[in-house]
Amino acid sequence: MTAILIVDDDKNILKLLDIHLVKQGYKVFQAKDGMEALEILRKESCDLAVVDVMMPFMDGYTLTKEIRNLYDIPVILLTAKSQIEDKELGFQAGTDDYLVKPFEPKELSYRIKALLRRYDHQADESILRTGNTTINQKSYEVQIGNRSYLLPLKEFELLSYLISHPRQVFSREHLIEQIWGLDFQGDERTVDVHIKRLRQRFSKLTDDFQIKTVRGVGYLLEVQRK
Amino acid sequence: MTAILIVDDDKNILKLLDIHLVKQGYKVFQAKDGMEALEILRKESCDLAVVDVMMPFMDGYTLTKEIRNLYDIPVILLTAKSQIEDKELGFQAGTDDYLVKPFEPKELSYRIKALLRRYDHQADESILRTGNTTINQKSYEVQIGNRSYLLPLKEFELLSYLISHPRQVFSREHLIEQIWGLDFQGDERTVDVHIKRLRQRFSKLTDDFQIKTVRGVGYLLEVQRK
DNA sequence: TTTTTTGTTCATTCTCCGTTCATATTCCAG
DNA sequence: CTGGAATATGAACGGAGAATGAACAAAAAA
Repeated sequence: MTAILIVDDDKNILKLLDIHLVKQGYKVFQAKDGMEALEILRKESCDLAVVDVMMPFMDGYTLTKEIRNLYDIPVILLTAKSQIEDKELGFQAGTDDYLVKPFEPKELSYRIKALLRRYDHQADESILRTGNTTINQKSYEVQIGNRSYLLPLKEFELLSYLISHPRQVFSREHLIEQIWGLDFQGDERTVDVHIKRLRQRFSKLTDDFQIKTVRGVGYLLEVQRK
Repeated sequence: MTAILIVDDDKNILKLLDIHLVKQGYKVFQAKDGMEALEILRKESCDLAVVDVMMPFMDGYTLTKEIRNLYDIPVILLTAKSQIEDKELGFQAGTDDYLVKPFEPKELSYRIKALLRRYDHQADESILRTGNTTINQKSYEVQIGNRSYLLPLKEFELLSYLISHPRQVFSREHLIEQIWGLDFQGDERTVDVHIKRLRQRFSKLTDDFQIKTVRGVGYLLEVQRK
């Protein structure tokens, strides 16, 4: 379940936000100031923080900086209308978004959704997509359209690596280091063979991607631009 | 320079946004409807799009979907206060942010900055640009518009070197030393052939750059002044 | 066990592309 | 205008690197 930390010195606002967010299906942690917020973050795992700017002891900007230093979660800053000039400060601190008070709870929801999706996108490495092709790193399956294929390990790892760094050339040496490990003793040409097999396996199945050769350098995976 | 596409059927708003964004140092393209927007995107390379929701022919959501299918740029949707219910639709289409009209230009600026920074994050340092042309030193690819070309190694290295020192003459000797290395034994005329190949490859593809001959001295790359 | 799959090596074939060379064209000094 | 020097261009070659097919050992599945 997605957990959200809300930080505000006004208990009424905390309560309002809590009700609204819980209704949306989030797990909510409340903090009345910066120190409490950091304490919660230390103990619990939160996916996003909503932080008020005006707070005693530690203002929202400072807290945001602190959070961003320690954790990789998005932060939404709440600012009063009069402080609109200060927004730049907030962004400079690495905030991902802000909201001007008073705001509709609905607006907050949308922002939260959008930010979470953005972060999930980057965080969820277990599924790779390009066009019609999906690579599921948990099941070691490659899906094209509605058919799915189970690849041999090395082939899968190779494709997986290439597809997660599209349009980038890798030398055989690099690929072996990444996929086989530093201690691999064998021949670099092994890569060639797996590339060959990937190519003949997929060339007539999809044009979502293509493995190209850069003579004298290595291989790269080209994704289809639509 | 960062280029922003603004799409709105209201000419006054277009003009206002244009003035504001140009003042901020952006290059601005204007489109009065979806079709025009897509046309511009096809021809020019834009880094971000600002799209009004209410437009004739093609609404902002549809346009956004279309843009996101074709290009990898963030989109900011502009919605009227009354349409706040529709926001979800916009996000579902893959929009990166939205703004409720009327908004302060400053607010737009901040959003743009934030989004661009987020996207730049993914962008790479090993990229050379001039006009519509992008040289990706990681993929050994040259992109012109939205088509990309994989060059032979030496041609790529030569172009790469020239384009990173535009308007500067280099002797064949110098180029050989830089690209082939000090130990190259061959004929200086080799450079000529690669220059020839670059020229015939790109002369009809783009006028972003041009390789010129300085008789008795060497070659230089001229970039298009806009 | 037998059978199949998978990872690697090896030998052969093939192809690309960097280079050279021969010829045509352009430039400019005189 | 003209001849000689520099550059452009077309063509061809040769070799290095890549593709490919086959073979084999090891592991997994039957």
